[in-house]
Amino acid sequence: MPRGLTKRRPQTRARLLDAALDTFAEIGFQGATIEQICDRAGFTRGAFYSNFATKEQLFYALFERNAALVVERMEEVAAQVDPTLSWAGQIAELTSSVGPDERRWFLISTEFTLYAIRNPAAAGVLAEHDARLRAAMLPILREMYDRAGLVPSVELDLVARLLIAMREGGMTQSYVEPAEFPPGQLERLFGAAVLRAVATPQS
Amino acid sequence: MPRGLTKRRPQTRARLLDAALDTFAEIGFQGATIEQICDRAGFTRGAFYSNFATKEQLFYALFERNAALVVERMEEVAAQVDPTLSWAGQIAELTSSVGPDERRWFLISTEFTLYAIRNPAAAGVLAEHDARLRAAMLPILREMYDRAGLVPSVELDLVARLLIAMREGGMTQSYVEPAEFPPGQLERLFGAAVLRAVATPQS
DNA sequence: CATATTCGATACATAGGCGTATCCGATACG
DNA sequence: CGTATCGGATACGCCTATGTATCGAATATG
Repeated sequence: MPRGLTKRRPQTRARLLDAALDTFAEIGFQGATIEQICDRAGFTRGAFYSNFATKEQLFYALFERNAALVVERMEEVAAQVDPTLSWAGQIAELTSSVGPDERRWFLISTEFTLYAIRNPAAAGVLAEHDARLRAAMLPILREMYDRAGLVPSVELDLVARLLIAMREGGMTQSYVEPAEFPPGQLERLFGAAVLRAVATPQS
Repeated sequence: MPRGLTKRRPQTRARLLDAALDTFAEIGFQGATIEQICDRAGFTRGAFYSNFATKEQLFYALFERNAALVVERMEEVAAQVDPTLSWAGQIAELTSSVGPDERRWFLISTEFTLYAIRNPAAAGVLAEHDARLRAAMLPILREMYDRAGLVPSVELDLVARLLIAMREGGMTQSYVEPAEFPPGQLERLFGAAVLRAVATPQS
């Protein structure tokens, strides 16, 4: 008479989330079918309805799982970046921290952003994860400015916002014109210069 | 025995495109139904199938019509910007040029971008329109640098890319957190600084 | 004004996705 | 090892979107 969950349940959930990552990236959230996701995961729709009520819930769960991973990785990388590197080098380390799932994650997080703009509830979730990501960047940013003898001319959180905006905008262009700009190039190109643009010498 | 088109045909097309703008912005491209669009336009699906073969074609047509409008407006504004304004002021003028449809257009162009990343054919269309938009910005950027006695340290086209990247990234954050950042604020905040970041004094 | 053609409305057939109810194998637990 | 719950598979009915074929009204042309 156990009331808890079984050990295989989290496994199925994980497989469904993995399959959703692939499927949403390939076909899009709205376009993807619950059955397509289950097929890819090697289940029938029975498994889905036993774990999620709607495709939206799966979307939320997928976003939250992977967004949390991104924040974790950012925290690790921020703690490990070699502070004697050039600014461009440090920025490169930071922006490479999102990992090898890059393209799929870019597609899905962008689609979740659109979803969030249309759904206030999702917007709250997204805003919180973004805030966590910026918070994870703060220590390294502070150290970079300190070591360079510079003082940011706006709040560090706003600097983080700028970096993220630039990174997302740059990745968009990279993925639309992959021949022109391999992913990551634009961000490295501008990251360091932009940081310097919002700083003045220490008095 | 005329083989041409009727005068009401472009009108229906326009009404369908207008309805598609609203519907796609509200529900999303993949989520929207052909019938929803026709309803909003005051037609039945018969009108749709008489004008377009697929929803994708309608999407292309909508994107191309409005993207062309954006380029036109950018050309006008770039020619009218008061060159004696501060950089921040001039940037504000430029970035405000996309007009009052802003939010709907942001949603739709972002969704078209996702579509383009998954469909090379659409990527070509998008890349061309982006190139036109950047070209429309070049004269005003050149003049801004000249008047300030600065020389951009990278190609002007790349400066335009940076501005666009920052603008899109900033707008994303604005629309996700509209209470925090009214649309346009982030771009104005950083635009001028960013331009300065990729420039050195004239020798 | 007459007629030919275009264009949008209507009607129909089809397919595919969805949600639920039920069943049976797997798993926890005494 | 036996039993009770869990978890995924199966099967069913429903509904909605789609595309086409046809019809009739609007419109161009002589």
